[in-house]
Amino acid sequence: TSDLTFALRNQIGILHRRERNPEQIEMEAVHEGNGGGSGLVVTELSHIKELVKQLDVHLGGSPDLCKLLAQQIFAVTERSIGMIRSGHFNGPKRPAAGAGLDSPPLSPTPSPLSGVSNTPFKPNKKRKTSEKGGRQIRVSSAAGGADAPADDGRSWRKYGQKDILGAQHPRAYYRCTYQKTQGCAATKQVQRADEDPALFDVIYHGEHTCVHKTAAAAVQPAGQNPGAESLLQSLSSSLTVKTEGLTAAGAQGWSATTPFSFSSPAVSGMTPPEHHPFSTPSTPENCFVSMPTSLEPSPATSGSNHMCMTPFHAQSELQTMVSALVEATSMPAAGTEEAAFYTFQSDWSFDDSALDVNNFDVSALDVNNFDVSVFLA
DNA sequence: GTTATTTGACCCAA
DNA sequence: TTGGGTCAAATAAC
Repeated sequence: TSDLTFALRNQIGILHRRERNPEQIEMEAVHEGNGGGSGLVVTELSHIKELVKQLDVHLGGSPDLCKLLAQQIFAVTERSIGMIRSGHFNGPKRPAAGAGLDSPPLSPTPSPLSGVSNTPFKPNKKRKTSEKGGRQIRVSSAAGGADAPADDGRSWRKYGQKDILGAQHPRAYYRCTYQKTQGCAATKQVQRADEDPALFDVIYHGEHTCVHKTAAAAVQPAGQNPGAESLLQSLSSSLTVKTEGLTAAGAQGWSATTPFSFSSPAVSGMTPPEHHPFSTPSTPENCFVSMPTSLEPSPATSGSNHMCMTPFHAQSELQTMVSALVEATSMPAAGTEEAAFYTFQSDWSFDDSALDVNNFDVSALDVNNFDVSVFLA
């Protein structure tokens, strides 16, 4: 087993070096002008690296877990190769420059179960118009098994549904309820993920110009960063919001210096346990991730929906949230004077080489009301 | 009666 | 010609 461990560690080193291969970066730059982003490939590579890290941690531990990790690495690698071969870089649009995000994006749209899925990458045959300007995020269902994603704080009216070639689930088309009365041009497309029916890919087009806002939307300070608004509203369905311990002037922000991991199997009942942003490592079995449905600053434990997730599922879910948050906050914010920079230092998502990416400006947000929390049962 | 959803038809870029 | 996106009449829900 020591030989095997040594061999695996060697492979890990190779994978790490490959990920930093300048040729790869150059190739992505070549494709940058075609499709608007190489983020997806970087995302997949980051995903691979993360899986390798986990494999590294668990070497010598559970053989089953190592096997699972190896399978996930294989699947993600295959998909990345497929992307490169097809020249398809249909990742979400890179955030605008100027917010310290010039380095590769971190998981703009990671597929939470991408590691679980063995589905090879398929080139997207969508027409060009549908690729322009869309901001894609992946969200969980409102409740486990629900047939729609969690409420994003906006009022939508469904105007169509289509079966999409190669997709297991139809795509639903929504427009803002106030399109006719106020000329609001915001639309969104919702499609259940093939890999996991509990997840939905949501693509937002256009910005809300309507004035009807729910309490969730009202948390966003008026006049600030409207471009990020809809994304933040989408995040509102997945982020726990709390007010204690955060101040706009404080430079401490919140940082997770311990590796992200999950505690032992879920206990009976759905009551959220003690609030703890990050847990100590333990058995990666079932866990619960809080899924509050509102951005209202309320105690984190009230009114939260919970859904059962696998550790990898939950981890990717959080990566999606954070990356969307980063993208949202990187958009130019008008009228903001105080810039507060917070640093994410979570080993599960980023590493030192991507530190620049992890310093993001949250001045556009109500920093008193944002936090990402994980409830473990 | 009003509003939202469903669904087949249509449009049009690829 | 194909297939994604939208329209609009029919239907359902409130």
